[in-house]
Amino acid sequence: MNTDTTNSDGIRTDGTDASTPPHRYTAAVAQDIELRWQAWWQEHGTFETPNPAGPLAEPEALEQRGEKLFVLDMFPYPSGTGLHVGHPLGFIGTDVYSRYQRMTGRNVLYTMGFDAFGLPAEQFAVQTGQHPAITTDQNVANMRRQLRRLGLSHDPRRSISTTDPDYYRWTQWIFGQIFDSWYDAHEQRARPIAELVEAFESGSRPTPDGRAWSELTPDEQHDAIDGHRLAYVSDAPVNWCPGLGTVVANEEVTADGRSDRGNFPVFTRTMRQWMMRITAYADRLIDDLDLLDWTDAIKTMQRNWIGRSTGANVHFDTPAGRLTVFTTRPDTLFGASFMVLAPEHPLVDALTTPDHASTVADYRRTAGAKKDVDRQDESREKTGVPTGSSAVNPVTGHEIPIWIADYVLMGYGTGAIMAVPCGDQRDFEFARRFGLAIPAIQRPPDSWFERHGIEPTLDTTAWPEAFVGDAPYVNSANDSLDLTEVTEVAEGVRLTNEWLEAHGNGAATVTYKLRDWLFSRQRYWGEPFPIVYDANGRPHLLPDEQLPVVLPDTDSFSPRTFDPDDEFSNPESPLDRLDAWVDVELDLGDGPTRYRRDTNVMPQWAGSCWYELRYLDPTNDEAFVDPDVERYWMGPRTDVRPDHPGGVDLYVGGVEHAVLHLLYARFWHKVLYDLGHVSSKEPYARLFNQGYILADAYQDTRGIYVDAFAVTERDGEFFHDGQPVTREWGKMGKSLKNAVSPDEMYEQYGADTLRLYEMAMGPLDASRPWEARDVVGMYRFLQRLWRAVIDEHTGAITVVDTPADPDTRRLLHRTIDAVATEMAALRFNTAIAKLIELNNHVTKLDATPREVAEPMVLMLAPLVPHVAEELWCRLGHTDTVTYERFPAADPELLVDDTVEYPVQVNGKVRGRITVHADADAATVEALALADDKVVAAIGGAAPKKVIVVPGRMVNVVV
RNA sequence: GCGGGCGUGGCGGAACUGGCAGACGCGCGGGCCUUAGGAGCCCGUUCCGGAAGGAGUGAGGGUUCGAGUCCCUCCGCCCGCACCA
Repeated sequence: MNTDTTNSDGIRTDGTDASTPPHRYTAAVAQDIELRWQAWWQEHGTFETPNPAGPLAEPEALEQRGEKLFVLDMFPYPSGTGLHVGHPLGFIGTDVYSRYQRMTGRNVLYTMGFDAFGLPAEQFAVQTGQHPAITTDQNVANMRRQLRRLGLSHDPRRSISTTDPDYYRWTQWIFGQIFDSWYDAHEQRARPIAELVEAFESGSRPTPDGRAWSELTPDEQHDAIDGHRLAYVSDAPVNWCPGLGTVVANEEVTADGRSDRGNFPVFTRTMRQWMMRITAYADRLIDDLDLLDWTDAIKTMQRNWIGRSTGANVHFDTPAGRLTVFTTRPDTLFGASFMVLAPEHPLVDALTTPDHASTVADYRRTAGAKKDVDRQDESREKTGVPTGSSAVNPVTGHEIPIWIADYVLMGYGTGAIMAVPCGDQRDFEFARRFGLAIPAIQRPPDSWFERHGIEPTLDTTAWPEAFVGDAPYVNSANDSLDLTEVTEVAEGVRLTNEWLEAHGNGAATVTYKLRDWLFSRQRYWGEPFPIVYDANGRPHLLPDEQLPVVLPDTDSFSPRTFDPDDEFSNPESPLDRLDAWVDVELDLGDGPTRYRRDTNVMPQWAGSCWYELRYLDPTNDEAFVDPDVERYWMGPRTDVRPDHPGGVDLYVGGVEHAVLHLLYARFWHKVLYDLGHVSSKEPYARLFNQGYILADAYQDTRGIYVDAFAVTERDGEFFHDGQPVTREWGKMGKSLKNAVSPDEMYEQYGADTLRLYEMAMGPLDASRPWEARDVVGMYRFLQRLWRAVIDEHTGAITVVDTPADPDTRRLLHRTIDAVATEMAALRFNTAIAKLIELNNHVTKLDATPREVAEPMVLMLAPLVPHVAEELWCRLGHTDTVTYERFPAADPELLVDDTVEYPVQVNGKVRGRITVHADADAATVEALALADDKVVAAIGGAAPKKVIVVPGRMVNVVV
């Protein structure tokens, strides 16, 4: 390691010079301390955490630790460019928290592994010809080194990588568990496929076509089972991305119809792909959010993504047969004056009359050519054409025309709607545009008319918009259903639903926006599926003893990519080309048979769906996790809350995973729970979203980012290379050319200063700008701390064994009290402020009493572990601070003998009085009214009222 | 448009259930130490004012003895969703 802190001009870069005292806390000293302690921790296995069972079981060690605590960072991707100072913000936060909790006696599980499959390594491999496994191993090694240099207190034995066959063996095993399960809608849980077969055999569950199970051919049985699996192959509309050469999940498509990686166009195509039946869990994924300690923002995003709507399916008779629509407002059925189908709806052809055939065909062609991007231009007017057919409104018996229009989406509900123009703004606009009838079925309240400046009327030609809300129904009665007396939507819905069910015209139902999860990718660098296909193309799961299916070696890693706009290209997976690997002869119970391997790989999300479970028991080769180990670390904490779901105690990461990773991981966890493999219902009991570190980024006139560190400012304008550039605010990163490397910080200040700065600059959940010049404040603080304990000239310890004076002692205990509270609440910025105050006070003393120095070092240990270890050691201790008890405040010292009360007159502070702490309100009031300044402010008037807030203040009202 | 969040010094940010606004850090000003200061230390620093004093938490209104904090209206910024029937 290079410890020379001079640059090529011989100028020191660490702020020291020849006159710097030899034992000052400088960057060089910090580096020496940090590297020494990092080596010591590793040598002594300081952060190794005992398990109750399995390969890492250490019952005696466990006995000595207190309650368990599982602290987790979101799984990082080992990027080839290494870390910048923005990355470790959350990592430092979890490290400080973990270290603090260890000092309160908790048995803390804290480690970090790597989500190492994925596109960047593969793309790098394609460019360089180097195998992604090599690149990935290098990147992982580099990142481990960088994390160690930060002083993170990870248990190194538990660090895993998704690309390790010993890991993905279990990813494949879990896939097999999901494949081998079906969702019992009645019991609301996943069950093994074997139990489905039993139910079919016994007849307790009817087969798809009603015949006896024994009458079905083996192929028919196979198909019946496959149709129920939680992981299934399906010909379904998927998002095909020619630019990436693969299909992607709905969650990976941005609002403007492009891939979130690479920003290529995405086309909807029907293809044969693996799907995960996440929709079966839609209700539980929504309902169990209530059990989680997550922010409302994230919960709301998940609820919106799942998009549960309750309403009814309603059947309409048409010339092409029954047409079913979904509506959230069945109560408005009397107002349905036309119907609209999505242009892609399968009944469109059958419903189109010859005289409308050409306009319908034209419209469908235009709508089809329009990508989702164009379809959602906000201001655009509604378009559509009539099919020429009509349907019968089941409550009115009226014939209503059927249109097609692209404001109705095939992907939601049934792809068809009943249009109620008086009660739905979109239908209202459409009806107005095309002159369709708008019958009124509710009488809006007078206030509604008043707001729109019109007289109350049921003549909707006078209405400026649709009315949505509770109001009495009108024109809403037939022989068997009458809503006339009803005034609330909920009641109208209830009565209509009853009627629909009684008359066979529909039923109450629930619809979700959530679609099943597209799970296959035509890529190389991912987990192979543990699946082979027989001669009939039916999938078979490989038995556990054949796992892992190791990713075959090749030097051709690239999927075939296409012109990003070539919608009609077809995916070609890299594994397809490996004939020798693809064709296998196996005995899966029916004698040796030839099979074809599945040539897809799993999406990157697969490995991160269960990694926290592997941290618990990373070396177990009998099970993905020992059940006792899982129960210990993640079991429900019913002692904390009766409905506690279990899971990780604290999960820290960015908001960008709000719907992707967090939804997928919850789904997998629930499947494992249903199958009895884990005791926790949810993977992450508490989620904390850390902010980002932002930095100025600069673009030149071409919109290209320029090196942010070469930009100069003149009169509020910014220049790069003499050319004007514009400043913007962005996340720190390589692409914005504004990344600051932690190595620069180590060289100038050391890792402890960097840690302290990142924690002090603001609350952990807030994004904040990186200000390189501010870092020095925390460096100075550590220098003052050092100087309070050690003589800068001799290196000798200067603490004295004489007792602290009462003021200092009181301040110490107040600080202990505050710091403990703030650390437990993840408010490290305010904890640091309190510690600086204490240290600033100590600095002014003639000598630092050991009585203060030791607790101060202990309190700082979670934040700046290296300098704390060093000082702790120099103070005469022989073991690590890691498991020392965090100081406890003496409650007696938290209360002062006397209290200073500000005295307000009419709400303004006019004087101050000092009163004995146990003085009663009358005494305080008397003293306040006697104060000279207060007397002057009152000016002789008689006080109307005197408010005394005990321990706080006095307010005199005149 | 809908949903969520946020507006406090020159800057990052403090302020527990309504109770002394601006903790702590940066920067800035002054001083010390120095051949030197881009190191370190000490003092000061919301604004106006010489001071006494006054004003002040995006704007306006309200509740209260008392509002950064609670309520209403508006303005601005950020995030998510986006014709979801």
